[in-house]
Amino acid sequence: MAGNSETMNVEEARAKFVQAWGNFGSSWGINRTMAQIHALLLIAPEALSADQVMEQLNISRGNANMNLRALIDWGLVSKELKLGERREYFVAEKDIWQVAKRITRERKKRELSPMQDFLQELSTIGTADNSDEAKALASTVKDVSRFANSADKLLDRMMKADETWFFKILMKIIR
Amino acid sequence: MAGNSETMNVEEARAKFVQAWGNFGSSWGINRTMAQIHALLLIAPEALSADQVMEQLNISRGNANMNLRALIDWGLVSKELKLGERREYFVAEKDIWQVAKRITRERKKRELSPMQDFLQELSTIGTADNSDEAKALASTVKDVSRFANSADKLLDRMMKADETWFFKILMKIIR
DNA sequence: ACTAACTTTCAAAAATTCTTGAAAGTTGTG
DNA sequence: CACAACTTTCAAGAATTTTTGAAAGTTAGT
Repeated sequence: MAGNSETMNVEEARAKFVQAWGNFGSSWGINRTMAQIHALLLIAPEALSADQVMEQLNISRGNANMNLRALIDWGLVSKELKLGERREYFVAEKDIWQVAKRITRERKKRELSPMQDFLQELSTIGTADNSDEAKALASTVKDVSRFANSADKLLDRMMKADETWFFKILMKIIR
Repeated sequence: MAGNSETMNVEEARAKFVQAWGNFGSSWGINRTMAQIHALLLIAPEALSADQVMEQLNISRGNANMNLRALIDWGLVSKELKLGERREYFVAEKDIWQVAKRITRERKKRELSPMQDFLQELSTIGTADNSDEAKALASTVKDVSRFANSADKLLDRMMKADETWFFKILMKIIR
């Protein structure tokens, strides 16, 4: 009851965080609800049940289940069983560096790899054709390939590293 | 007429490239048509008019116009005027490193900055509250902030650099 | 084997995003 | 100014994505 009218109260702040994370997620190709559930679990001091998630976000059971599943798939959330209870509880990975690595791993797998495979396939384009079209295509494919391969390597390295390494590199780069 | 049946022919390859770039874009929050137009211009040996884009992608005038405009906004495409012609032609920035930098700049502006501002605002949360909820929130906000600020610095540095610098750093990091 | 307590699925509905095309706006030229 | 040649806008329709909720499926306990 001791809400402070000058600074934000905690409930308000929590709601805003969930909301903002949802928007952020959706501009990154992650659906809004999935991101909101993730946010909710990130700031939850305790594991939450599906029903608590449904209630707090005002979403249906099916929706909650589906998105919790997706979060588990991404490795961002895990199930937690409380002894003597049938119900499943969910916790989010709280280490932001781990979160970043897991998101990177998934997106790399889903987006970068298919692109690389595809560029590889395209590079087998017949060398018989000497048209400007063929040349422009070959050149673009080569450039994009080179770039994608570099990004791939960089990300792999990053995912093997720990946070300390990351900050060290960052410092070097930033000078 | 000299199509080679064993390797892909150029028209086929071009169409596939456009298609793939469209899919790739849409998993990155860029609409499919915008990405397809971008692909089409990337592999075009010459500037294309809006009508050529419409025809090649089979899209309406309004759609072509709107997405060309968006690409110009992002700095990925520019108008080219041919002397003595009324019609506008469009060319894509062909340097992939420039393309990457411009996409980074736009997304940083549209997504990362608002998030940073928001986290900043949230960090002013009342210190009066000592609940677990408040502590968990504050801790998450702090971690995410720190991470976002690092990413921000890294991206800024990258955008000021040139491709040579990028590859040098990459080599160092990858060992 | 049966039941109660949950979880998962999925077809239909809702919400959101994208596309169309015709009308309105702009601009260079005679 | 009037016209022709383009470009831009935008409301309505189409397509896609997300959400719902009820039914089906699962599992632990008795």
